[in-house]
Amino acid sequence: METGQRGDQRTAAQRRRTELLEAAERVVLRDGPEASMNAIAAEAGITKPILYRHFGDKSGLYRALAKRHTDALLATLRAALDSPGDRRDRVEATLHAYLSAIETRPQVYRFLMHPAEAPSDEKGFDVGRHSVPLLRRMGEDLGEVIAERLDLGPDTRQVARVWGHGIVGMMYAAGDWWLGERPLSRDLLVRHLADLLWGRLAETGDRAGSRGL
Amino acid sequence: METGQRGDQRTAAQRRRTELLEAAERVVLRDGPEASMNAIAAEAGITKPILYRHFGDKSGLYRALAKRHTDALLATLRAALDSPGDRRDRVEATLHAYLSAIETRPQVYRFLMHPAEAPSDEKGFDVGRHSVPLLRRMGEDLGEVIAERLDLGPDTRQVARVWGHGIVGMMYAAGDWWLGERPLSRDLLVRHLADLLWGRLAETGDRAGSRGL
DNA sequence: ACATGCTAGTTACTTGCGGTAACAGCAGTC
DNA sequence: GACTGCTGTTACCGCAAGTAACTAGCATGT
Repeated sequence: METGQRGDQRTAAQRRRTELLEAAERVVLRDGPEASMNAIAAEAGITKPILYRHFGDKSGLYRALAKRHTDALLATLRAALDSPGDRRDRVEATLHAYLSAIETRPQVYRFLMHPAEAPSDEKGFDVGRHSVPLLRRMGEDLGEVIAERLDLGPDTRQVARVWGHGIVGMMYAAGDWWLGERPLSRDLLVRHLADLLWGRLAETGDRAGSRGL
Repeated sequence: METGQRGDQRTAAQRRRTELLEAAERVVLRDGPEASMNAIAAEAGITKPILYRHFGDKSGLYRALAKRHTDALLATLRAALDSPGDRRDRVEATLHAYLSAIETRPQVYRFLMHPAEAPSDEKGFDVGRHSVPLLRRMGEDLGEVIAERLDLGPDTRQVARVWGHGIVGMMYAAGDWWLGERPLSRDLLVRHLADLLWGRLAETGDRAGSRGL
């Protein structure tokens, strides 16, 4: 909000900024996150120093880029969390929303989560570190929702935060694995995860002859 | 033949390799994962090309470095999974083992998981991409254990893998958040996570006046 | 009209890193 | 002694991040 008012002037720099972000996005989605600042600048039809004026450094650019998608994804999840039905329905809807998001735009997902690893390039290695912000924000958000809606005793807030981060992590790791191998349908994955959350781990009996989990 | 001398000759390269790895570890733990190959070589008392002869490229070195710790951590977790007591005890023991590991050696943990983010340097940015291997391996391992010990119906193996990755992700994200903020004791964290796994989410009633989770 | 200042843009550079040639000494081995 | 193989070196390439210094337009205040 430190933008000087000035009406139309105000948006001039802002608009340019989003133009640059869109160009950057195009390049990142095409070349992967190891895209050079030069390449991004070229795509935007300008040269490096301007990028630096707008975003400070590469990290700043990437953060700005990540923020857009993070915000969008969080909004989607929030909506799913408010969907109709009983609790289990809502949980499944949220899982579906997340998995569907990463499934339909894996490029974006890879950028947000582990920005290295080019598709056809096996030796992928490089830059990044945006996953933490996204994961954290999702965890905190979910924690808040849980704290709002559930009564978990005296330290509800604390428990809710733990659960928020835990559930998000579950969703994240399972989703990441699933996206890589696709060994089952999304429906099934959602059902199994919801089962896990619904305490089926505790209820299931030991396998005959095993020491028991 | 000369395989005598306890295979000194045979292990000569191997020993050198581990020496280099130890030097690399020292540097990485001191300077963070953005340590340069030059710095690592200097610490080992040699120069770059030798590192490249041994590890191919930087990614190779880091993989080798990561593998040692990953193997160690996995062994620890396996042991915890075999600890005495009932299932809940074992689950809690495993969570404790993991959290204790990341708590006592956060530097190593940061390197394995998100190799950027220098301690005092907020704008941290750089290299890495080892988290996936560790997370995946933990998930697969846990999935195997679950499949061995639980009977989850016709497609036990699939469900077990989903759960393995899910639980590991839960542990990971909650642990990562906890390590950063430390808002509660490890004991409590473990209990809350175990509660979550034990289906308390499903059992808990809605908060009065809320739409319900 | 003129200097002034602001903003978007440029070229050309420095620094530092990953990675590689090419070469040097020094085992042992036929 | 010549051959091979290992460990080590110096000196370089290419490339990407980031910066300094300058230029062109375009509004102003007096």
